[in-house]
Amino acid sequence: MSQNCRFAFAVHVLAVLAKRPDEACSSPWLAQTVNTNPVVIRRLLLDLAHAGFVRTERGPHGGARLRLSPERILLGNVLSSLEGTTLFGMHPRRPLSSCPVGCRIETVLDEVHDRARKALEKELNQITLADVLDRCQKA
Amino acid sequence: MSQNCRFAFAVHVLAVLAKRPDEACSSPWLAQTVNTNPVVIRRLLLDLAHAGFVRTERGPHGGARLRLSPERILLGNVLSSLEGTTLFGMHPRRPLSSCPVGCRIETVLDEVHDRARKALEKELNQITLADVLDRCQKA
DNA sequence: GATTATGTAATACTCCTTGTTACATTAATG
DNA sequence: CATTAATGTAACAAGGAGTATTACATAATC
Repeated sequence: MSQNCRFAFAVHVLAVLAKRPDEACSSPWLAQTVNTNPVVIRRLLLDLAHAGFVRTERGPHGGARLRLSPERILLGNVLSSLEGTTLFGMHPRRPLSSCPVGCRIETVLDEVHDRARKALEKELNQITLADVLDRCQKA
Repeated sequence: MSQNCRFAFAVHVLAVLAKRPDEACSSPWLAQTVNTNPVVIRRLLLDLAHAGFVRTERGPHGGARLRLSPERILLGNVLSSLEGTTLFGMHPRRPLSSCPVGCRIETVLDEVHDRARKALEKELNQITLADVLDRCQKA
């Protein structure tokens, strides 16, 4: 799925929000705990808001809040809410089409990728945000 | 797993080798059908040979041959034989350790990653190289 | 209206991955 | 035994995906 860290950031942000149910967290504040830039957080929150996990508010005292209880947030759904996350890369350059394998391998690999992704999300849906919070406590 | 295309290359190469059981295939030849550089293929074959999927021979008429029948080559095992393939990236910069979540999230995410990876390999092990060849025929 | 936040576009930068060159090593063959 | 053709491997170049940054328009609160 890429050396893409959006999923890690998403789980982190959601966990922090779950710990602060009474106040909206601003993107600059969240960016500090994750150690990244506020804009990166905002782009992430857009995906998470679109999927219904969080709500964002503008203006003073604005920021992001969790919309669902941690028990109802499944990591597989979090993953699928994020754009631009593929499991494995395909041929960067088109394979030789005269090769009986090469001319079909991309299609076959797409099917394999779909299957893998579904299995992955199914497994990650066994883990809730509440589970993540538990694990964070038990240091 | 990275925009890493090693898995795609590996499946392609193994499929080509399966189609030519009687002759060893050289890395320049394989590189052509995959459309990459011979050295990339050789590095890949090292991993595949180490896992016992192929055998390589030096000298004239050398190259790579399949050691196992396509039915016995499971894609999950192929994936795990490749080095440098992670499912998702972690925080590129260390999260704030004073954050109760941040100081533990990396460990928790590692556990999640392990679990995800095992589930993925299990699913991919339902697919054999013979299945891939079948799908390539049915154009 | 001033302040503080998000939304978003455009751009810069970094690092991973792939690709390439080069050469030592090994094996077959005439 | 020299020649040829292949792998093994190191070192380096190039490319691109992804992250970070800057800037500014928009919105909401006081």
